[in-house]
Amino acid sequence: MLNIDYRDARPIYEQVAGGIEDLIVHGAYAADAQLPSVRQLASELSINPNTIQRAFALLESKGVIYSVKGRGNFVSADGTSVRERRLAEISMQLRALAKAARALGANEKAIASWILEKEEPS
Amino acid sequence: MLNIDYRDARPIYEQVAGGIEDLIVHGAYAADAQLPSVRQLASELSINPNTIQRAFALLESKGVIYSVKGRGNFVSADGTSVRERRLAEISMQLRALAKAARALGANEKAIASWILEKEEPS
DNA sequence: TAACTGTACTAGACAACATAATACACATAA
DNA sequence: TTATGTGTATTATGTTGTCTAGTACAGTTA
Repeated sequence: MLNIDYRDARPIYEQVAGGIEDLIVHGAYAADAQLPSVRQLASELSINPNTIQRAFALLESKGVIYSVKGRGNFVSADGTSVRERRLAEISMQLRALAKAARALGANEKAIASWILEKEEPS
Repeated sequence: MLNIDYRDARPIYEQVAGGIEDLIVHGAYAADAQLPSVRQLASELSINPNTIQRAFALLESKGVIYSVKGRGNFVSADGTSVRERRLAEISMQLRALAKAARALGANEKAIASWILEKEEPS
């Protein structure tokens, strides 16, 4: 539910944008659903409206949302494709990390076991 | 060979520290081997000595190197363990990414295929 | 001694980030 | 129309991190 971590090195507007993208990706907002307004989000998170605005602008530039002046911000119809883009990014990062591990002499089976391991019950 | 990328978002001192750590991890410097001096590195990379000094201070704080006033900077005896630490970090990141992929509904086999894929010949 | 090391300190420039305060344009419901 | 809630733009200010510059001091070694 949109946590802001002030110890996080990432700027607030990136955290907000990432958090909203997460919500969209995981289905909390359907396509064309209206997002909270700039001022409302700013109030809820105790953040300056300009910072929220910047987060929305970032999401719009990525095609995740679209803005209508006087009405609000809405999830883009292509919002669904965000999932595919996310997975593509993750895939690239996984490949890069696996490559680095191999460069350090890691065993191929060990690498596989790392990601196939079951999650600890929390 | 210690490339500095000014388009990289990471600060220079981090890039320098990371580059030196890479060299150590991949065996370019043995334990207790002497590293280039602050001024020499600064001159070679056309970077302010203070910035190099900061990189060395970072590496020393991580235990990767140790400094001797008047003599120079040397690879820590534990320098070998840097490899293990690196692999541990990579393992953690791999797990986190795999978890994110699963949260997005990615197929377990697909995830495995991503990292086991052969590298493209460059 | 001379020349090399690491280290410390101050000062300044610069950019990114965030806040604050306004102001304007548009949409919608009363 | 009016009032209210939207997005958007602008200017100013303060903080912080990064980097450069210059200087100085302490230790090592040939």
